[in-house]
Amino acid sequence: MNIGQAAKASGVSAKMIRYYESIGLIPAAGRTASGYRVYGQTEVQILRFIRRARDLGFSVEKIEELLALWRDRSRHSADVKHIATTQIAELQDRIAGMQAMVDTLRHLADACCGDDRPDCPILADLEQGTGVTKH
Amino acid sequence: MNIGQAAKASGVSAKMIRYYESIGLIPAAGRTASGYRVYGQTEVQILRFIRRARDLGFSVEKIEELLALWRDRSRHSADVKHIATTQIAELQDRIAGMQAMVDTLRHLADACCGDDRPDCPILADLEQGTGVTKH
DNA sequence: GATAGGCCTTCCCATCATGGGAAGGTCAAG
DNA sequence: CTTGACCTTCCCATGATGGGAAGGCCTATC
Repeated sequence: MNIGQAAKASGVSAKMIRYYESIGLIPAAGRTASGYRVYGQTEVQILRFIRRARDLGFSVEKIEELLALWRDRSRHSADVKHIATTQIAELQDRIAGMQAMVDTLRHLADACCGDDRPDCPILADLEQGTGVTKH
Repeated sequence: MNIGQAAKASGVSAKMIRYYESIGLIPAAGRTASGYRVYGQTEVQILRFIRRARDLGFSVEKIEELLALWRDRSRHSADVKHIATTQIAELQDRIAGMQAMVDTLRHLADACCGDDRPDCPILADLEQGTGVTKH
């Protein structure tokens, strides 16, 4: 299988497959005599694993750990769970930060009449930069 | 006022002030004879505006629009409100995406006993890459 | 007036994961 | 043998930010 076919089969772009190889996330693929990378089902499965982990928001660094645990048949599921719960916590932190932005923006937008007059509490808030949101 | 003082007064780092100038988000600051950038209250206020907008998650591109509206005394508040509501929608999209990740991860983590045995539904999910989450 | 150290300047590099594109080689079908 | 679709490597760009080097400036202290 060439890289393009592996890309289609795994959902990881050819560009990213080469990138993952270059940073050592995946082992260097085999090559044909003319230098084309060759992939089999095993490699595609690894790529799908990576793809799925990316979809769950894991960084490449975390994926490296997950792959190591995946390969380690004597792993402790506690280690995997720990990575997952850490990831959950990080995501929730970011969600909370963004939700706070949404709340503030919603508050300001609700206070803005949104017509052709120039008066705008949104700009007023940005202008004074106090961040007062008075929920 | 030198750039360091403007940085402290505005909450925007000196690095970022220079960057914002380089990309044209703010006009080039005045200079002393020896080349130091000089800032006054007006500039600090603009920087605070930018800082606050960044805190609300606006991209530099959006901030450019907001600054233009801010400077335009004949603006329509509807235009400002539109930018804000678009921003709210974008944030909510991203929140929804991350929340979906959290939900999936929570589901998987809950199913993982998290002890010293190797069996782990989290890895199993990544392995098959189906993304089946069965809520 | 000299010296120290704290500020300023520009310039380059790094992040993180991803894509774009150029220049050139390979392969398969017609 | 040509054509077009693929592959290779290499370089550049993203967005917003920080780090750091090399060198100049300013102020306070001696």
